[in-house]
Amino acid sequence: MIEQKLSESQQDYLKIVLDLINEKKVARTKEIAHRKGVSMPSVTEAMQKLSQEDYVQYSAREFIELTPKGEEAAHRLTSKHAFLKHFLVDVLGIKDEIADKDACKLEHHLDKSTLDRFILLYQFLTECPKSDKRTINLFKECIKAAEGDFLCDSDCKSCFISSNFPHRYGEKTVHTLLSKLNRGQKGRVIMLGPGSEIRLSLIDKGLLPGSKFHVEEIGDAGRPFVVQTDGCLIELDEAAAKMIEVAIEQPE
Amino acid sequence: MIEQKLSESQQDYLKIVLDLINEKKVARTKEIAHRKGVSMPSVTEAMQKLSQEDYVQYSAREFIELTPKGEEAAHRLTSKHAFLKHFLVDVLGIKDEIADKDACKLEHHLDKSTLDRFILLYQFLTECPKSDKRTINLFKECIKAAEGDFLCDSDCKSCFISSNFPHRYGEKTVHTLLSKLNRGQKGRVIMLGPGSEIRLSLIDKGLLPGSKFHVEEIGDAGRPFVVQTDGCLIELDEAAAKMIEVAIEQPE
DNA sequence: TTGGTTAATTAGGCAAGCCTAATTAACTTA
DNA sequence: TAAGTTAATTAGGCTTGCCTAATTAACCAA
Repeated sequence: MIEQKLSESQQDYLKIVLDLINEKKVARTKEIAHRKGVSMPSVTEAMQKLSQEDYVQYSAREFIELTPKGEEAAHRLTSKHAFLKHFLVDVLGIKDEIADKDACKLEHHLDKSTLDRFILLYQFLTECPKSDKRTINLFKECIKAAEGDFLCDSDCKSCFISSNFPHRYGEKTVHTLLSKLNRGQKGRVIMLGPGSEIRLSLIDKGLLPGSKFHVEEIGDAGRPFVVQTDGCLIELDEAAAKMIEVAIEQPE
Repeated sequence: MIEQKLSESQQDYLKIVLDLINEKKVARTKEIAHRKGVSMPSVTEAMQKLSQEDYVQYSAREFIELTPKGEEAAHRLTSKHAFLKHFLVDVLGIKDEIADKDACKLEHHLDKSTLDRFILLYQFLTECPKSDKRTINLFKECIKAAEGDFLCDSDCKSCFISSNFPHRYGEKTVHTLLSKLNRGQKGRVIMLGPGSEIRLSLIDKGLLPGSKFHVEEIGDAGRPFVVQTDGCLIELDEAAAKMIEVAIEQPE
């Protein structure tokens, strides 16, 4: 038989078995089923398959154990999970339980070399002696500011758009607010402003940093702005348009 | 019928259809099959299901179009994808094609609020006027250094372990290298050093920043270090042990 | 207009990962 | 140690998403 890769579900089983063995010395069908949120027969079936492929030691009605191969795989997953959770909590400031769930989903989809880069970023932000210790704290401040719902003003201390626009960043680009564009202008989203609610609604609409768009309708007399990206029309109210920093693409 | 969530596969189909419509004006079964890497009957089947749920306009042997609902969903996905790719490329410095694949996998598993934090981090690192512009460039230097395969010395300019160890960071923790610990000592991994190969092998073994361990055997006379995490034994050679910065847990 | 080619669909199957209901084995305690 | 309880397994089914082979529809060119 050719060596199969473990499915996501199988990976989850292995992790749960390892956890249980570490916590309670033994792993039982019932407890596995409970943690995975499936029925007991599903566990039996999964264990039979995993034992065929030599990840677990299993014979009917006996305690389930990991083989060395299974232990290695399970441990790899568990530590990947733990790291990702650290990243989500320590860097992104996500709440513990939510981070745990997210890490669960992500761990199956990051391969080694990408994970490596996340590790480097984590290290850079939290421990690097060269990166000024302030860096991560600045970011934490930014998050705090971003969660708030205030409008930006000239005293704005956060990392968001302040009133000194437009900046010139290059030859051909000028940064400004989407609300200041005219019909027909093209641009690219640089940054979404503070105010969780607005930002989440922009995420929903699919207008994210990097998105290219052009202005179909400017918001006038209370009517919404309309921009097009990827052939899709998106409506924005005044408040949202004022929160989007854009780079204007200059017509040649 | 109760409103179902789109499966990953269905999401991929929608994205592909949107791409094709934008690129070639029309989406055909054959081309969809090709891009998704499946057979044509699979596409037909998927389109039938998606049209039942009003995501696509489909009748046999006619061009496939997106309904407004489908267009919205597809666009949300596409822009999520595009942003994640930006993150992977611009922040983590991952190569274009690999970033594209990774973004494909990740986009299905990040919910709105987590994505929001990634956006904030992206903005912070690439655009934030408060975060010193140097920050992201410093990180890029770190990546470069980390990819190299040199041993750390006292001139080490990267963000990794330099020779001025141990530092004292708090009351109870001392930072040092794993290679300097004695049998029985407990610790937590703080940082993995430069040298892609070693770092990737540590990722493989599941010893990542944050991992707690205790030393089972010290590497003596050419024998490997052995540490335990999560009940699993891990062997490390001298070179690896010298690349792992750890915080020692002091016995009370 | 009539073959020939290509595209798309239908029909029938398969594997993974779940489920419920029924059965069996194992513990526990009177 | 016999009965009751709980745990685990078997049996049989379902859905999703894929496949191949066979069929049908559409298009094109002589």
